[in-house]
Amino acid sequence: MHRNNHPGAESRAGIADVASLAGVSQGTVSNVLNHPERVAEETRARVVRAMEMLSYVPNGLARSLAAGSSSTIGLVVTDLSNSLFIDIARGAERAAELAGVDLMLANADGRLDREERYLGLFAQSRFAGILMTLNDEQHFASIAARATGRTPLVMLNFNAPEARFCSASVDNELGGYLAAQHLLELGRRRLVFVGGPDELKPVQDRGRGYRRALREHGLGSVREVMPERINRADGWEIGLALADPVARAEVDGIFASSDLLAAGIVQALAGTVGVSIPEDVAIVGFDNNQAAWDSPIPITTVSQPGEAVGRIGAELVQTEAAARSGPHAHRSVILTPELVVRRSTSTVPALQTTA
Amino acid sequence: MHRNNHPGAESRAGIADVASLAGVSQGTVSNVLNHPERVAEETRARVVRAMEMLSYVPNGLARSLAAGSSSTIGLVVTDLSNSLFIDIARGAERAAELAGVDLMLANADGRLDREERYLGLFAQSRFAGILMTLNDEQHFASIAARATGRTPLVMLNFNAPEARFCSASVDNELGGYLAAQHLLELGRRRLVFVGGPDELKPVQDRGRGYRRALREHGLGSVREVMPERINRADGWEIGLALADPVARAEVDGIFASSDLLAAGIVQALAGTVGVSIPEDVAIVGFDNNQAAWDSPIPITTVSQPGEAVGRIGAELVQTEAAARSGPHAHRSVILTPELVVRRSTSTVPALQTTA
DNA sequence: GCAGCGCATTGAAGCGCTTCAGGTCGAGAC
DNA sequence: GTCTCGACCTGAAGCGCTTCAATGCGCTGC
Repeated sequence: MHRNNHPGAESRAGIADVASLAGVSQGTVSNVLNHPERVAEETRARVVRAMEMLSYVPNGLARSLAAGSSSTIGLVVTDLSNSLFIDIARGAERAAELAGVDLMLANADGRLDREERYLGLFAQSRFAGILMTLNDEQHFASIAARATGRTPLVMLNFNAPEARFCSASVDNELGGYLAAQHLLELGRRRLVFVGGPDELKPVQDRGRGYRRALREHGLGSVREVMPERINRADGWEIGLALADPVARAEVDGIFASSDLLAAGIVQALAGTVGVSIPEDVAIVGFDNNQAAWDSPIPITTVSQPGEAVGRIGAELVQTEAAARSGPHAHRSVILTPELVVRRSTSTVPALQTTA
Repeated sequence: MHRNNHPGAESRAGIADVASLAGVSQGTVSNVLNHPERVAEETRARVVRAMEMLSYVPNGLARSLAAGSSSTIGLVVTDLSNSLFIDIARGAERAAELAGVDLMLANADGRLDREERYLGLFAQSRFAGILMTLNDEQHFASIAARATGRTPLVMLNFNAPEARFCSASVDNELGGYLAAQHLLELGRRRLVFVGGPDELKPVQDRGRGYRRALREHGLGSVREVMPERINRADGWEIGLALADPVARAEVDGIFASSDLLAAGIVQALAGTVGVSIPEDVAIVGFDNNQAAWDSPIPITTVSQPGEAVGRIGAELVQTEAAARSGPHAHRSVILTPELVVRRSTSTVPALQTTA
């Protein structure tokens, strides 16, 4: 490896260049960066001036390598097109900022291989800690298996066993319960639950809560639909399939396990002649996605406190990182979801503000 | 600095541990990682086995430091809650993946100081290159001033001067022209342009294109509104203000310089008694955001090829990075926007698929 | 039987920083 | 005048890798 000497590309200034220009030792320059209080004011000023003259940019790689630690944490997110994850990212970023650490994001875009690849990248980058959103047991198992355990790893949106990981998640069972209770309080009795694939643990939990509410009202869950995926297109198809039962008054309430699903259903149903929402059928979604308040008919939903999940996750990972050299008791924080009533279940909704 | 020896935390395995377990030298282990073809198959297998036994995770910091280069590129995004930027990120990621490099994201969340901070972080991390989305001249100036010029920096969504940077952007002037032309072809003559603050260059360009189309039809731009910001809430207010003129048939077409703006306007207008869209007033937005196809009345818009911007940006930054040791001619690629007709301007829209 | 060759491997010199044991110097204490 | 002490600063030893000149060594060719 030899220095690149092509014209106009004098090699980047290093700490040694700064030191000699300022007439001090490397150690002093380093102290200016890391322990300014140890350096006499006059010397410090001289060094800073030298840095500016050379437009010196410290090499973070060498810094972290030598110091044996970095102050960056990573967040691997399942899919940025779901606004829940953006909320989580925002929360994590704010917490990181308050703590004075940096946060880098990676978007798996719904692909498991990408998730694992980014996890590896973050681990190799020796980040102080890693945050990752998780969706199902199986997925958790595969991630947990490959976790070396050297970099603190905190699970978001998934209630991981405290024996191994910290995690921050939402009480999905309660959310499902709240949704069902709302429909029941509106007098709806002919309900449909639109769930999702078995592997999606949060969705299963929502279903459990829903059924519990039904039982408490002496009802059994009659109709349940389990689509392969839970995005808008699936909702659309389900909506089309439900148009008939709704028109025949066999169905008067729908709980969809995601807002995307609910938005698709609303889109399909609202376009169907003779079906009016919420009169003929009331619909509740889950997540409080953009999709919910942005829908033609704003959708009642169970709000996941995404920002809080992100914030708490970031706090947990930093606590764990700080305890690196000692024992650490993992904590799994479970947050409470909240019902947000909108037009899809109520003809007199609360005044709706945007944002 | 001394090794941490608390129980259960044997220090992480290093290349030396792998080497001695496999009975080879460090150099050979390194070759297994970086130049497998130089190592005899049998040796390679032995080394790989040793790595697995020690669950060895290479230290990326040391790797990049020693190699003098990293294969990660960074993308600083203005605001993830705008789906255009998610498209850009997706495009950049795909291109990066194809090229076998990694992509880390940072979300400035609309704050300039965050953008600069992340830019610095990426530069210190000695990423192979940096992509960043940019919105206005002033902003560009401040970023350009601080650019050290050592790490390739490509501007996205902003047509930067080729003398200094590569960039990938969209022809906003043409987009504005297309929008206006569409309204004019529909026979609308009493048009309103809803622009944005002076600093938003793209928005200014859209206005220029809009006015050019009007001139070509022998019209002058009579009504123009210039809100402070261009989000949904502003659109809502403008919509309320326009309800009256629309009801009095003084306005029959609106071109809003962003979909968020347009969505707000539609929301306000659609709620107004007696105003029907597109009969009374046709509305065109810009960006092809989620907000546009998700609106109560899907909004005709000018589609920005976000994925292409991201993809081309990633390609440009890699080209520039590859040319690090030689001269490099910056390129600024300008992409063509496309009109997407939806219900807000047409009573017989093309079949609308989701996603 | 020996020069010559190419393949597989080694060993040590860095990469740009942080850290820390020591060194220097001036001031205050006696 | 000497001793001590604290405030500053220096110098060199790593951090965990990559790289590359140098070293073996089993072959081929004559």
